[in-house]
Order: sequence, then structure tokens, then C-alpha cells
Amino acid sequence: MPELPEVEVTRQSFAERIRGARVTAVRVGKPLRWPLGRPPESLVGRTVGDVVRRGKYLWIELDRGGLLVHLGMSGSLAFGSGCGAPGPHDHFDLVTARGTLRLTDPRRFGAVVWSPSLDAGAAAKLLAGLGLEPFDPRFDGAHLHAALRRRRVAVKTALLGGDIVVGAGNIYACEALFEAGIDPRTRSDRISRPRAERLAAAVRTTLARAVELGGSTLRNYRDASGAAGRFQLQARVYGRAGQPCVRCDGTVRRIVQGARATFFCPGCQRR
DNA sequence: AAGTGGACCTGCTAGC
DNA sequence: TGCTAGCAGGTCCACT
Repeated sequence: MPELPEVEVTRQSFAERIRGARVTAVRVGKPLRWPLGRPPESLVGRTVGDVVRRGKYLWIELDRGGLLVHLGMSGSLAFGSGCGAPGPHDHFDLVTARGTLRLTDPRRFGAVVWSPSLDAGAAAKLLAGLGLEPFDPRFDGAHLHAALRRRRVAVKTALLGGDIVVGAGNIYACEALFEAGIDPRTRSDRISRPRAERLAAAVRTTLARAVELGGSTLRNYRDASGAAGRFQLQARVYGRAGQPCVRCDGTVRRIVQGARATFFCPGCQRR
């Protein structure tokens, strides 16, 4: 589920509320994608600081070290005082004096990993190799063009890779390519500079718009206050195979690229 | 080295 | 109604 917008909206929905809270207990459920790791001292008694996002990861800073959280495909966080007994898909609770932060993740592709800092240990290892943030001023048409020129994979696959720019997953990669009018099958190294400019802009505006709309809720995504996203209601191509294109008189098509579904309009997205 | 395909795990839906 | 195959928002790893 969670691409950059869902992770960012989740962050915004609890960062202010949890800041300054003292950890009173930690509960770990079923194993997740990566082991939690063992902090040198218990997390109990530490104070929560800022919550920051890097790509699709959240870093929950504690007064010493912190927790790196990933929501995988089906994860969501909830923060509040009304959390009852953990259900079968609730795999991590950070209990604080102000409420419990709970990770729910049916498929368990998500993770909570302890790290001494964002720039060292487990976190640094997981974040190594991530591309630029889409809202970083350094991510522009020139940067995207230069990076794409070094690849021969389809441009959609290159966007999903996350080593050029982070945050666009399957939904938003499809949507951004539609906005830019680029066929997702186009080889990366055939994307001209002007088209790279358009694509970089489309990635930024698509992700920004999704954040404004609270992300996409396809199945079970909720922010940490329980609110669903609304972007999926305005998706132009994602999940719309067989339906009319919103821009031309063509029909949205579904193909498979790298074992992932791709949605696009052959009429207005060109190679 | 870059590109490709499989693995991880569970739940839901469409189709028979 | 009940079963099954197929599909799902991500990422790592092994292999070519």
C-alpha cells in the first residue's frame, strides 16, 4: 500500500502528538521482514523526538537511537489511547504515556528496526542506495535525464527502482507517467531531456497532490488517526484497465512489467 | 554490471 | 454456497 504519500500522511498524523512522549513499554508480535535488533539498553524510559520520513521509511527518533519503520505492502500505523488488545495482525506496539503507536500489517512485509542513528547501523544500511527525495531541489529534469541515460530498463521500472528518485511506487509511477504523456515501456535511455523535465515535474506534482488528498486507500490503508486516503478516487490510469481514458478517446490498458501491473493509455502516452 | 525473476506472507475477489 | 486461482500499495537476493 504505502508509497511516499501514505507514509508522509501517516507521519503528519502522529508526529506532533507523539513528540516528547515517554516510552513505557514495547510489545513485539510476529516476526516482520527484518528483526527489530537489540538496543544496548531497553527502550523503556526513553523519550520520543522527531518523526522524519526518508523515502518510504519513517525514522522515529528517541533520545538515544531510534526506530526505523517500513510499512511494506499492507502496513499501517495507529496512534492513540484507545488501542485495545492486539489483534492477529498487530505486530508492534510502542506504548507511551500519551498513547500507543501500533503497527498493523497483515502481510508482514513491513518492519521496525532499532538503530543507533539514522546515519549509522541498521538504518544507514537500509537507506543506503536510496535516490533523491522527489521534493529535493536537486531532483530536477537534468538529474533525472542523466540518471535515465545510464539505464536500458523501461522507464517505469527505473522509477520504481527507487535509486534515482524515491517514493513513487506502483500507483504513482503509473500516474506520473500518464501526467507526463510517456509510455511506461519506453527505454530509459531514450527519454529526451524535455521529456525528463516533464516527468520530473509529474513525479513531484503527483506525489504532492496525493499527500494533499491523504494518500490512496485501496484496501486497508489508514493514517495514524484512522483516516482513509482519497487519491484513489482521482487516479487517471491506475486500476482503470478497460475504462475510457480521461484525456483522449482511447482505453486504459493493463500490462505487466517486471512482475508488476502497469496501467497506461496507449493513446496519449507515447514512446 | 545491469537486468530479470523469484521469494517473502496473508487476505480478498472473481470465476467456476 | 464453496473452493481455487490470481492478484495486491515493496524490497531484497540470487542468478544470468
